[in-house]
This record gives sequence, structure tokens and C-alpha cells, in this order.
Amino acid sequence: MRKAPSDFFNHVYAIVAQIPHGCVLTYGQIAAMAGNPRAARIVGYAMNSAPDDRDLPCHRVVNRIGEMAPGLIFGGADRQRAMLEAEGVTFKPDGCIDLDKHLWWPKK
DNA sequence: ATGCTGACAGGAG
DNA sequence: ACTCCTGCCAGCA
Repeated sequence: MRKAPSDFFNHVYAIVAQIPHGCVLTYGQIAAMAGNPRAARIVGYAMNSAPDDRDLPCHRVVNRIGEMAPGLIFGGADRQRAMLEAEGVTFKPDGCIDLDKHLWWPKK
């Protein structure tokens, strides 16, 4: 039984892995779901350490403004943008994701 | 064991 | 309105 690195990390992975297509989540949002609204940074760290075993759609995880990392992601922010658009996510001329439309809320 | 860093968020100036 | 700084939590050296 896969020993979890941490309940927190495990929780984050579970949440991210359940994000539906065409939707995105913010680190703070995920952190709050995991139980630590203050651990937004940890969520990002978890993504960095994110094992591909989990098939983590880290490209659906963005910061509060809907912008992705400078390019530390799986292949490039530009790559992520194309990926999200392919799922139905729209971007603002600013280059940020339209959180107002695609911000996933698990029960609201 | 301690300190530093880090895919963020939020408050203050 | 925008920008800068601090705070928080967990992993890693």
C-alpha cells in the first residue's frame, strides 16, 4: 500500500487528480481542501515532487491569478496553455486563465 | 536537530 | 489601482 509521503501531500494529489477537464484550481484552494489554507506553497511543492504515477494534471493547477509557473512545469508554460485550451479552458489576453469561468469548486 | 528554500496568498503602504 | 513585504507549512541539505 503505497506509503504516503505525507497525508497532506497525499490529499493534494487526490484533489488534483480529481479535477475535471475544462476546470482549474488554485494552490490556495487546494491547500484549503487538503486542510491547510496556509499551505498553498506546499501544494506547489507537492506538484514539483508530483509523481507521474498519479497522473497529476498539474497543468490544471495555477496560482490565484490564473497564471502558471515561469516555466518550471512539465515542458513549459506555453505547453500548458495549449493543453488547457484543448480541454476547453479559455485564456485572457493577459495570458492568464479565466478563473471566473473555469475555477472548479467541488460542491459549490 | 537547525536552517533555508519554495509551482503561493494575503495585507499594508 | 498597483507593488512590496511578510507569513505559513513541509521537504530537503
